[in-house]
Amino acid sequence: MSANLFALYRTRVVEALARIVPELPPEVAARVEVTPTRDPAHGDMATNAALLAAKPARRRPAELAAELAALLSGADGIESAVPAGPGFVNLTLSPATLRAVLPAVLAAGEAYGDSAVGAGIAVNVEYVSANPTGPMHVGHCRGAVVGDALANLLARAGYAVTKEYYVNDAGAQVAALAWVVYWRYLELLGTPMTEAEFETLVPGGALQYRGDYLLPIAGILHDAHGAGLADAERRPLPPAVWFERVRGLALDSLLGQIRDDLARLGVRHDVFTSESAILAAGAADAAIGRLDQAGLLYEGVLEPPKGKQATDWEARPQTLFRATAFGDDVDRPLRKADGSNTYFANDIGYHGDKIARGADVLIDVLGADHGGYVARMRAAVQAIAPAYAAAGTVAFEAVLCQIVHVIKDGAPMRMSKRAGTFVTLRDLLDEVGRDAVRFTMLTRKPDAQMEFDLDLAVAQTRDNPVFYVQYAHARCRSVLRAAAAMPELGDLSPAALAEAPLDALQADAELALVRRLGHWPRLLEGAAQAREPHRIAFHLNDLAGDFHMLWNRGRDDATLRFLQADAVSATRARLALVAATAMVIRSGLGVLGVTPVEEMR
RNA sequence: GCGCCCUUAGCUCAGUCGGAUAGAGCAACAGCCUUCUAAGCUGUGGGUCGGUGGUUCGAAUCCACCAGGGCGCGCCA
Repeated sequence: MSANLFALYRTRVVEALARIVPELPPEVAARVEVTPTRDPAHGDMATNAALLAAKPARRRPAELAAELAALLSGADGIESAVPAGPGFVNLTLSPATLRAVLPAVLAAGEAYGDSAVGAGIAVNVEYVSANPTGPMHVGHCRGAVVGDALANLLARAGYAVTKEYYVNDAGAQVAALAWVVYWRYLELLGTPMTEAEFETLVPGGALQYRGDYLLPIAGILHDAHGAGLADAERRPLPPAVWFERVRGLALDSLLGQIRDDLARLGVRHDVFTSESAILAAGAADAAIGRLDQAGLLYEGVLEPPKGKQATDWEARPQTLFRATAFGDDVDRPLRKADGSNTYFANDIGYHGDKIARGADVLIDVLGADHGGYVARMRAAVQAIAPAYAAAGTVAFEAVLCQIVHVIKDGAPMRMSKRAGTFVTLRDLLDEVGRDAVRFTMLTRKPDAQMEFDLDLAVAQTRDNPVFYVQYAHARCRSVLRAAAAMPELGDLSPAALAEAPLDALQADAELALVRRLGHWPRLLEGAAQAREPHRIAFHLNDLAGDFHMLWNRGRDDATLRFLQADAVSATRARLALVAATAMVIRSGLGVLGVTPVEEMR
């Protein structure tokens, strides 16, 4: 039997519908849904089959629903099927069918609910990709958590997932970084030069990245080279002497910090791809060549941008990619005024590289400030896919993560990189811990702005979902530990509990929990297909709610308590329920990257 | 000016490729501690789903326009 009850009964419904309406078009059959009911009074599941079939069959929905219900009433495991509302058919499963969810969970363990919808599809999820010019802050953190959970989720749905980090180590920002670090180094040596004087040497004429976090790097530079990177008067040497060393050391150091931050956050990428390595391998030029061969490049002049001060605007011909042929608003430049590649050109090369490595689907998890970038990248991926992919097409998807506002003591914390008051990821982790950061970041759709309430994230109360879900798991484990100390209950291994008779599970609160466990496979698959890991977080919150409710019922009604020494069979049935609940919570927390704690003390 | 995202209860947010009476927590109000953990529980009240039209058997969901908030708009990454 399929572990996914909804998928199973969907096929039954479609078969039954095909007998009533043999000429049903396949595209209509494909839209048939069997969904959990919102109202328990409507049974366990409902289908819209009759509503969909009514039009092509030229029949009244209610009439079809009645026939469908009659046909399904005899079906295996269905206790009743009744037409309802405008043409739904509500299905109520037999208690035995419902309870059979428990042995299914116990047998599969944390793999319960895993799906094969993604089988044979390689997905590359690129996330974080913070520039190695400073420490990670909360803005990066959301993308890190969302990308990581999304990648985990897709893996559970059968996709072959690569978690990737793109290291932007080739651009002007990294050059600027090297100049600042070098200046800090000179300062450390006690250079007689003034900062203003030094800045006249800097390309662009000004130092960037003034944060204190660069001071230790200057220190490392000093440890490694002593005064050897300056002249005898502690004044700068030509860049040819020091630039590559300083740049390399700064990059290593900052990337090391980022990796360390990510490790603390529990994020681990499979692949770190270096932009400079990609460029050195000629990926960008190769991609540009492919676009040229395909006739998608031309020399042209763009309109000046609207709504922005166009004071320094100068119309000039440049190499443009015909992005408008693939749905973008304007064609996009690939070369700067000095003839070097734009970032976009390099990024096309990088995406080509990901495709060449075998990805069928590219997912970029980006900050909201990259929203304007999506259309052109999608256009570029479509344009180069025929040259890079065996199948000739590659899907490009972007998940945009909106701004996170950190709230403390009820007031938003101002964040400014320039003023050095932004909240670093490390500060956030120190303040609230990994689990709270990860779970909280996933309790909101990524494409909506979110407020991160520091006080709530650490609160040990009902309204903190992290706590609430972890507490439910801890309670389950606590019950199982207590049961293990009762020898009269016999073998309590999952395999043994999977064989336990379950007839004793009769109470509404018990069956509600069983139902919720039965929803898990459908939810996991749907969340993966929609690329929405936050659904997992909400489902776990609901599941925890069902469990806590049952637990609390035991307070008023002693017959509902899990452990009863004088009712061994009923206790074993309830332990099957508790063990299955713990497994699903653990499984879901695994997707989110949150620890399933054993106890809350 | 143009493009993308968002707008659901006093607050923070869900809402399943359109489905039945739009849900949860907090806050408010009324109760509940000798308990397998009160770090909690039970119940009550609370909605013009930003607005106006449209498509549909059916719209919070799709489309158009409008309002408000966010992000972006060649030679940054």
